[in-house]
Amino acid sequence: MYIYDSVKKTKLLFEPIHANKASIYVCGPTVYDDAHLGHARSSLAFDLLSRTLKAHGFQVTLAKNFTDIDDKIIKKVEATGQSMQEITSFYIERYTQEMSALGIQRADIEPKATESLEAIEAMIQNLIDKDIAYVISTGDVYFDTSKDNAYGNISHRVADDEDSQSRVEHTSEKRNPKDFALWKTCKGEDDICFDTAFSRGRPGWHIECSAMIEKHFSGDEHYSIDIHGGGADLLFPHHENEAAQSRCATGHELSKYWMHNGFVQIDGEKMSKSLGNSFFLKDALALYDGEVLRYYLNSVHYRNDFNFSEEELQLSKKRLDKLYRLKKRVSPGKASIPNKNFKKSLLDAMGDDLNISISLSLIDELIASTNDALDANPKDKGLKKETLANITFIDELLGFGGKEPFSYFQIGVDEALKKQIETLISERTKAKQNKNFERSDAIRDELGALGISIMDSAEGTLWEKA
RNA sequence: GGAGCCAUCGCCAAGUUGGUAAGGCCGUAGAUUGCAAAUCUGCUAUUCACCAGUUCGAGUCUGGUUGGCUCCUCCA
Repeated sequence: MYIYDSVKKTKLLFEPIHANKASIYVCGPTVYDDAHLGHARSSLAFDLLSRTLKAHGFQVTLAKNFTDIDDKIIKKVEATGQSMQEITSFYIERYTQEMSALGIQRADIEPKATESLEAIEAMIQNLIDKDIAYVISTGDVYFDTSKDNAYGNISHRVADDEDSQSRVEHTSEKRNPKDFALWKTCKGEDDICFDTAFSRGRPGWHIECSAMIEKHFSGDEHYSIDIHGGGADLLFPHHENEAAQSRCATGHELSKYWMHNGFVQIDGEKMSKSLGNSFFLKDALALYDGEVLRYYLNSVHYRNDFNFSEEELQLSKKRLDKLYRLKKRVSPGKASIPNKNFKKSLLDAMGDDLNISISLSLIDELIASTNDALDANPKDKGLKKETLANITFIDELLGFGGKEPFSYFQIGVDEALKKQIETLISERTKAKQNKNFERSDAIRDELGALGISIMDSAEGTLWEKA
């Protein structure tokens, strides 16, 4: 299993801290608004990673956090009058549902900042005790970047004189321009505040992840976890700062490998809330099936930027349809075991830094060759069972193809329409038997007007929703 | 201004250690079909933004040019 390490900038053999185990921590969302396609892509990328590692025999522990303490959440509290709890639990719930619609397996650990305050305080106190962090007159706590001689190793950003931590409010009390806040003091009564030894306030963004990782993973004397993941935009400053805090607090590196996913773009520009070009997942899921969206968003290698277009999404659907048509051909039945060569090829492809393109082409080839064999010998039971097993394996590894194939083609068709379709088809069959082709073609047109396409097969007339 | 990523057929998109360009969509010819659809088969980049270099040999390495994107502010 090879993965690309975005800090070392090279593909590396995955050699975990503990044999046959893989600990992964992915930066999750700040829960103050709906998730967009970018969040989906990140989740999807690491879902694929987790599935692939499992398929390669690793025992995976995946953690994905929810940042539920943040300035933006506080702003929303002020704007809506709802409590922080109400807001965060609402968006956590929605996020979870949407990710589940995309076939994303839930993380084994889903830590929240609000549930990790003790760990956060302990880590900050640890850094203060070592004089790596310092408290200023307001009660804010800063991380002294000059105390960490490895600072910059993650993002490879050369030290500069500019204040690169502007997320932190400017203060003359900072020791170095690059120092960043670990803890922010409450400003008003309404702020979300927690008591600590150093001041009443709330944690900074970066420290949350570091503390949660220490809380949930033990690692070894060199690293806390195997893989740390997130969007490419988190490399700096977020991951740089996380790494620095953890390094100074624990005496070892935070993560053995770092992986970053590329962006979803709209018209060639990064999708982001500040640009106002977000395509929210809830809207996308209202228009498209979650499985199709999954296939589409995963069809480009996770490290590349992904330019979203609806036409391309339709093409993905066509490709997925072919898999389900084959599944229809071999259903119903009992799965045997997957074809050895196919399984190995697919594992090899995914084991090469999640080469999804090769994987999808292997599946297309499997579909073509199986259809071909089935054309020659439609009653090949052994092949049918093996094909079913192959598709089950695809579903396990890549997360699509798991639906019942007939219902897949009937998404959005209600019982009444279904009945109507079946009536029309049986009428058409009779017309065809009587060689009344004018009538049968008219019925086909009628079905087409309903958005239904039909195909005559040896097993009778099958239909699909377009 | 500083740092980095990317540029492959009409469209999407693979291509680690340099060795002579996967796959999908579209198009097209055929098999099959009452006709379609579905399915299968054949064809479809002497060429990888451009220029120069290293090499027996480069999409793959080096330097430069052009174009696009990202980070340096919240961001997946």
